[in-house]
Amino acid sequence: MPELPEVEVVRRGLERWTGGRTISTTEVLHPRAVRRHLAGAPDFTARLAGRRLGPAQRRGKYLWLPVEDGSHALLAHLGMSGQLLIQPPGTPDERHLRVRITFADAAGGELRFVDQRTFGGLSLHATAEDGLPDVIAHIARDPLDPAFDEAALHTALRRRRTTVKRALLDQSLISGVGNIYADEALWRSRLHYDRPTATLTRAQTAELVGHVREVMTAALAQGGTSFDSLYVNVNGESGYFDRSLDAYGREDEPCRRCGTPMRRSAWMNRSSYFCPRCQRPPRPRGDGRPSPARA
DNA sequence: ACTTTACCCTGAACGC
DNA sequence: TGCGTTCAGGGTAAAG
Repeated sequence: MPELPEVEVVRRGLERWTGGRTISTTEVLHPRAVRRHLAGAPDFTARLAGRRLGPAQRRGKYLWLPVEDGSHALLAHLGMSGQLLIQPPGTPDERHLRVRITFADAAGGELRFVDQRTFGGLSLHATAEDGLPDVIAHIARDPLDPAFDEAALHTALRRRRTTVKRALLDQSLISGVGNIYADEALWRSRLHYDRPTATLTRAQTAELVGHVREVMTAALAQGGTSFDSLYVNVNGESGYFDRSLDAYGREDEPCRRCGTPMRRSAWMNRSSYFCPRCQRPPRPRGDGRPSPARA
């Protein structure tokens, strides 16, 4: 499932293979793949024809290609199973091909959006002055962004009445984190997923953010090797980083720190993997608010 | 105003 | 063998 590192791998591929190219045609094979483009598929294709693409950008799990002068951008979200592929001319259609974009220089291959579960999609939007597509103005900066504001995150965490894993997955607080890297960062930080964010110290926030950044950087370093020369690849299924995971998917396997069997808990219609010894649950009483002063 | 849940979707893995 | 059920996941609209 593409989280920040996987999306960044795709961004780098797009930067290399689509930067500066001019779109010839766009073909939408499944309407859901452009559902965020409110004016519909015909408008989407018409407005892309003949337009030149700029260097690929990313924030969190979103990526976009500036169009022409940068006043608009072709926005992509991979959802759970989306892939953006550069395919040589004549390559047979993939089973779940949703959108095909061809270029004026056809020899360079075409851009394909392939998405089995159709949770992802493409759309065209106006951009703000900084180039950010308007529809993702609410997405927070991600921890690999030099302008990421850790102090602001800590303030927000202290104010909120929520738990730490929910907060990690909330893209308006910190973007790019999904279920896998959330569990990895929590394990590294020895924090239980149900820990109220209001109880986190500044040092704990700093450690948590540091671990998010570290695990993403490590994954990115390995994801970089998934490229083949003419192929922008999202390795959606396993990826190499699988072997390096310390928490996610390791139910009943020994904690790499203390040897205690790892556990899996049902959590928000998905799973949380954690070490019951290293990551102790919070005391049930706490909602994170300071105790009322006693008379 | 803030927090939580339901929903979208397909295919793999499972149980009977 | 085949059918039905469950699960996986991100983001957002809607509900609480």
